[in-house]
Amino acid sequence: MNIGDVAERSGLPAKTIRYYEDIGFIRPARSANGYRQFSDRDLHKLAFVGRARSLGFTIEDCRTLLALYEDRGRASADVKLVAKQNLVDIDAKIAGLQEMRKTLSHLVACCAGDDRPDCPILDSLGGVPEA
Amino acid sequence: MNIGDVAERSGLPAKTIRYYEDIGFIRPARSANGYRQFSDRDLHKLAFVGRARSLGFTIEDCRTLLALYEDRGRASADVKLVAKQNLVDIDAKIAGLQEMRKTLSHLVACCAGDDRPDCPILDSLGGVPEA
DNA sequence: ATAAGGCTTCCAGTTGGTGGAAGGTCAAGC
DNA sequence: GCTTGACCTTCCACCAACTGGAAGCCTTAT
Repeated sequence: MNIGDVAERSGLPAKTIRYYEDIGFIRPARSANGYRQFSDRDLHKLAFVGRARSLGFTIEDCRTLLALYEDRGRASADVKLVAKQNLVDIDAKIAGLQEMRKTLSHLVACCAGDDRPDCPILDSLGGVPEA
Repeated sequence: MNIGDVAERSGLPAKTIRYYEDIGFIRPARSANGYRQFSDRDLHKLAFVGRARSLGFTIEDCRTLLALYEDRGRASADVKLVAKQNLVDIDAKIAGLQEMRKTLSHLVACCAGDDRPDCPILDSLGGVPEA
């Protein structure tokens, strides 16, 4: 498979696939003309990383998960630990965003949104500078 | 005020304040020794940006908001628009994270988390590679 | 033969800063 | 008067995780 095929099948841009090779996730063979030749295994691994990334795992998480994925004798507990930590991180991000949302929606609701210069949003952000 | 005072009072690291000068948010005067001299107005603006950033506004949003903040004749509608767009973005981020959370917590719940190599998390991410 | 498209490498830029080196300045203590 | 330490300066490099673009092969179709 050439990079274009793999890109289409994995859903990852070709640029990203080259990047994933750069950082060592895959090591595709090369054909005589210098083109990368991807195996099914490469495709699998790329799709794996794509899904893991979309679930919020970092690249370093993916590296860990890939190693566990490749190690047929790994303990599921190791994987679960990585996943659980990710869950904690996600919860923290959601909580932070909800906090932001609350403050901001309050400000938006208070703002008349007309032609007048009075704006509770800016007042709240800056305090009134010298009246 | 020197940068250290402003850093303490605004809650922003000195490095970040220099960066905000770089990108044109402030233009502090310099004293004879080359040290930045910050006015109260600079402090205000920096605190403003700090609060806006913590509410999820991007640097470019902050630039817009600062311009509106400095324009005594601006319409509150302009500000409200920026804020509302930000709210939409925040909602999208929350929804995405909740989707992730759902998938991931399901996987974590399914995983035995013991010494055995069977792991629904990895299976789901990769599909079983050659049985 | 040529044009379109796919592939290659490499370099630079993105966002929003952060870390560190090398060096000037200032105030206090001995 | 000198040293020590804290504070300030600039500049350059780096973080994640790509993305864009230039310059130049390779392949395929007309």
